[in-house]
Amino acid sequence: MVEIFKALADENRIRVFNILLQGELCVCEIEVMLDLSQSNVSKHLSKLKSAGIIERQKDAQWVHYKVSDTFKNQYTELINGLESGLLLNKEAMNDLKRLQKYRQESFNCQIINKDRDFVIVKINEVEGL
Amino acid sequence: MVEIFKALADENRIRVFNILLQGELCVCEIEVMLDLSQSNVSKHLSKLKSAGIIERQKDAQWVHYKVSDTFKNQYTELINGLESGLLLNKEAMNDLKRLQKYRQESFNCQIINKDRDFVIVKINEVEGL
DNA sequence: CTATTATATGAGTATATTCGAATATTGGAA
DNA sequence: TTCCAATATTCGAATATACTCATATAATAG
Repeated sequence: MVEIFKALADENRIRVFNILLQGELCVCEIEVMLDLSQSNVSKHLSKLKSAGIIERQKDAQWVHYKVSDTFKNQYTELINGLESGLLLNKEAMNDLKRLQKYRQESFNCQIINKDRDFVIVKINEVEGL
Repeated sequence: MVEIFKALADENRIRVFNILLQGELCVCEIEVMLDLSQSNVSKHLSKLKSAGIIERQKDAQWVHYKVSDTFKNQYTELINGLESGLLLNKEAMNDLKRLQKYRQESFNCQIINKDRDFVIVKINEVEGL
């Protein structure tokens, strides 16, 4: 219980969790979406994973993370409460806008690798960013 | 949002919150119930209050704290999720047993002052403690 | 008034946390 | 094999946190 709160007691980890609630993402996608360094993202993911909040899934050289099913089942209400709270959080909402744009443009890890800056510019081309 | 998780990212503050979910308590009662020092309890209460989780209410020389109504209304689901998680936490449940015993014995702040040790012994006379 | 009780706060210490930079590891591609 | 891309980990600095002890404040009692 305390472990969960500790894991979520960080602005950046809440942001990671927030976008992972929308579905699975790979590490490089999270980096781009939240504008955080690789090692920083990796460490936050590691903490969320240790708390049992997210799951790791390897896919070739990439690693995908998603909210753990066990966690979802065990803490449904907590997650609902968190989600409705995040609706009021401007930064969290901006992250979701970037994610939405990212999906719309059909970006993926390969494109991030080839033209990271382009992806970053594109996903920031949203109202209010 | 992060403020709330930071406020609850501590074993002792979760314990305080847990017993306050059962109703209003004064600082000296919390000290006795959780076996924590006065200044320690006071500081934890201060953090919970800063996060908007609990409310302070003066009553003569005593100060009572309770879960804030605003917080209850705004984070109902989160609180429900937290509560059901705490049901699995042995220490949290023991704290509730002590609180129950405290109520059964009709203890209060005056009695704590007159015979603190007696109160502590009594509320620990519970199955499994 | 002074003494006492209840709570809050400040100083100091020990520990934990976050982050960037550099390095290590893992897995594909050439 | 060697090179490169993706991710993880280690180290060190800066900052934050929890705790104890001592002291300050507030309110009541005598």
